[in-house]
Amino acid sequence: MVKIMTETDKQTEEKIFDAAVIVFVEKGMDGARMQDIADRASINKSLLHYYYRSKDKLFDAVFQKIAGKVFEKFAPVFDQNLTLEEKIRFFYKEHLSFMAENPRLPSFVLNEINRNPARIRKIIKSMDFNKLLMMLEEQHGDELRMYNITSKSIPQIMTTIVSISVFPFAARGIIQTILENIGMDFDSYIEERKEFAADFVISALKSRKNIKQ
Amino acid sequence: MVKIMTETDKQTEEKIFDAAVIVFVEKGMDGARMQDIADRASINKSLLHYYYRSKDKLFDAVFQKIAGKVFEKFAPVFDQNLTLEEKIRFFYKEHLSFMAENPRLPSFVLNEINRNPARIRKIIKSMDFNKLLMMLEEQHGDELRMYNITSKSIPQIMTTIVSISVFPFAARGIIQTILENIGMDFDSYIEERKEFAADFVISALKSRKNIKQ
DNA sequence: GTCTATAGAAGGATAGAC
DNA sequence: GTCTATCCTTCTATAGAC
Repeated sequence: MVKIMTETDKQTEEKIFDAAVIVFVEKGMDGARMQDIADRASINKSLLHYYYRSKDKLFDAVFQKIAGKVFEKFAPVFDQNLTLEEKIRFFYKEHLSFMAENPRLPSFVLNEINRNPARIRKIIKSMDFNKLLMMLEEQHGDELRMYNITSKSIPQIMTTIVSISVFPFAARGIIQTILENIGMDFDSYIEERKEFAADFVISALKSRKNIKQ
Repeated sequence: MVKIMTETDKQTEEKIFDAAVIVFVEKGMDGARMQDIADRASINKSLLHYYYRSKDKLFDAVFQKIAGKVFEKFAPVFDQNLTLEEKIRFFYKEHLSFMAENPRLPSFVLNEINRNPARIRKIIKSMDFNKLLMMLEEQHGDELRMYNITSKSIPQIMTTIVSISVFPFAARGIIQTILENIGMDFDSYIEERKEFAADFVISALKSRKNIKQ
């Protein structure tokens, strides 16, 4: 049975969804209250159930949307005509900018996944990471050989690259506090990090030529 | 007014505390239930309040203990008579081993801090990070100059080093799933990472000599 | 110190009027 | 489609017996 959407449906459903995003990202699934979401959407609590049936289903809709938004930020890495080095610089610039605009998303997504891995499992299982790895090797085979990067080390390298951009946001509460303690501010730390991270990773890769494997 | 602890006090209080650690780390502050903690400690729910007055106070006790345990793992970096390179290798070996034994702690601590930064703020504020930085510069001044490491870049480098060991655990739910997808397992990934991370960071630092500053 | 019983409030969810 | 009223459950917390 297909539901026909009217204009007001759409408006209300969107208002609810947008409010839910804010509350869930801020408080997490367990800390969020349906009443908070209703208040923020300026509607009655029972309308939430009219549109989404339950808190769990509403959360699921929000989580799928946010997680998708977060993960699709990694896509350009696989479908761009750039050298490995250019891709790394591009990635840190774009990815750190994205997170700076949405600083709570990384922590929200990572935490809800840890709390309930099943929620992400279906998404991940449907993807073929082996194929992505093959694409990478196809696009950058020569560079990988030059840098002495074997397929075995790719997961280590990829997670390392991602660590360096995501961790500051996953640990923002503490890093921000420590930076303030030494008289720095988080925003300029992130701004600096775009270039620092790229330099750091590229240096490491380049000098792998000189290190024992 | 000082409370005198009897033997049974101690036993019960410990049983409660241990149970609370398990439940809070697993479910988080918002998801944890006093009833779960009581059940796991095999005592009555009202005893929780007898010993800790409120859920919030119980959580605070647990959080302080866990956060302390997590942070003190960084201390050896500052008070050991090793070269910078030896310290980096030592750090990854010890720190990754510690987290492998307590894989949920990083995510728990980071997340609860993000949700309520005030909880950690009083701990952090009481520490003097500028002094720690000065100690580092005193111990390793020659090496820092050799690697072209200015005081300005130290926060970037330190957070990068920590990122590489902590992030895999903060993002364990997803990394584990992806690794399984390509036929690897998380434990051996972590085992490999002890050496990989040290090599990676040391390579990057060494080749900073050849890169524009 | 430990238990039973229960207060008191809040949360998710539904029924039913409009 | 939106609201009011209310149900039912769950949760923290306390009172009071032993």
